[in-house]
Amino acid sequence: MAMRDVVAVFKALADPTRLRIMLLLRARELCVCELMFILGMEQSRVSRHMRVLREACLAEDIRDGRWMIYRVQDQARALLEVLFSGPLKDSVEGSREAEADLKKLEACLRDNVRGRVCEMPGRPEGT
Amino acid sequence: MAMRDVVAVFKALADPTRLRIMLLLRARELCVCELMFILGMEQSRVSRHMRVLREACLAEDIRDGRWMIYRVQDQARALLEVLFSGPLKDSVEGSREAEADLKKLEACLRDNVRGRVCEMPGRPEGT
DNA sequence: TGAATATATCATCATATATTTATATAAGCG
DNA sequence: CGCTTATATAAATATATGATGATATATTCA
Repeated sequence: MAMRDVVAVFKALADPTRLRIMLLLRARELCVCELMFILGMEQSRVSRHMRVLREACLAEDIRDGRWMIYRVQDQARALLEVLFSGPLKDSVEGSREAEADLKKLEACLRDNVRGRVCEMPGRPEGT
Repeated sequence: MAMRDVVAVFKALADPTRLRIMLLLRARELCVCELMFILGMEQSRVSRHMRVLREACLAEDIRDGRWMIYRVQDQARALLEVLFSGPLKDSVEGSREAEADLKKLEACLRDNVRGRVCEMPGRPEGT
């Protein structure tokens, strides 16, 4: 990696939504519709942020039938550990946003959200 | 710190110039004119980046007569260590830019640049 | 006090980024 | 194949950021 790539990594993390996404992915691999559910955001918006994270080599996707499953890239794991569990631990993991998101993640899994897109926010009825 | 502040830190580091500056400040406290000399940039540009770093609580300034000396904020030291000497070490410290900058820093100190602004780039003659 | 030095800030412009709406692609299923 | 679902991408717009040149402020020194 060159310095340019390091800048890209910081750029990718310099956004609250993407920070939340990386915290979630660190806990569990997720598809776009699950992220929509947890973040309460529209599909397009989530998808676009995922591209930034992918291009910064922080996340990667694997297709599982209809779903694109996103997960932390292997090479990025160590970095995320020092970033999120190092000196910034309390500010990141202990933040309101992170705690609420992890709660929502539990609900997401409990409710088996994957494949039940019709009930998600940001979708007009019946789509 | 709240998540918002963490985002501000990443934003501050998501720029090659500011990354270079923080690497330099980690090695030594510097005034604006020294940074101008090392980076080969205009005063206004350096000053503006310093403000971003200051507002992200990464750097702080102390006035020393005519000079504003910038240095790493105490609370930020541990963070910079994991950021620059952790998994990103090779990409950051080993980058072309960082190595050239540190060489230039030596020259800057050897030439006693502080207070000899007339010979610096980005300054019209005789100012 | 006035001139010179060092730095900060402002105004402007150019560029980059984020959000939204609409449309395209790709897989599964009848 | 055609329909539905899941996701990606494009276009348009709004906003943020960065660079530059001009000006303002603060300090030193004569």
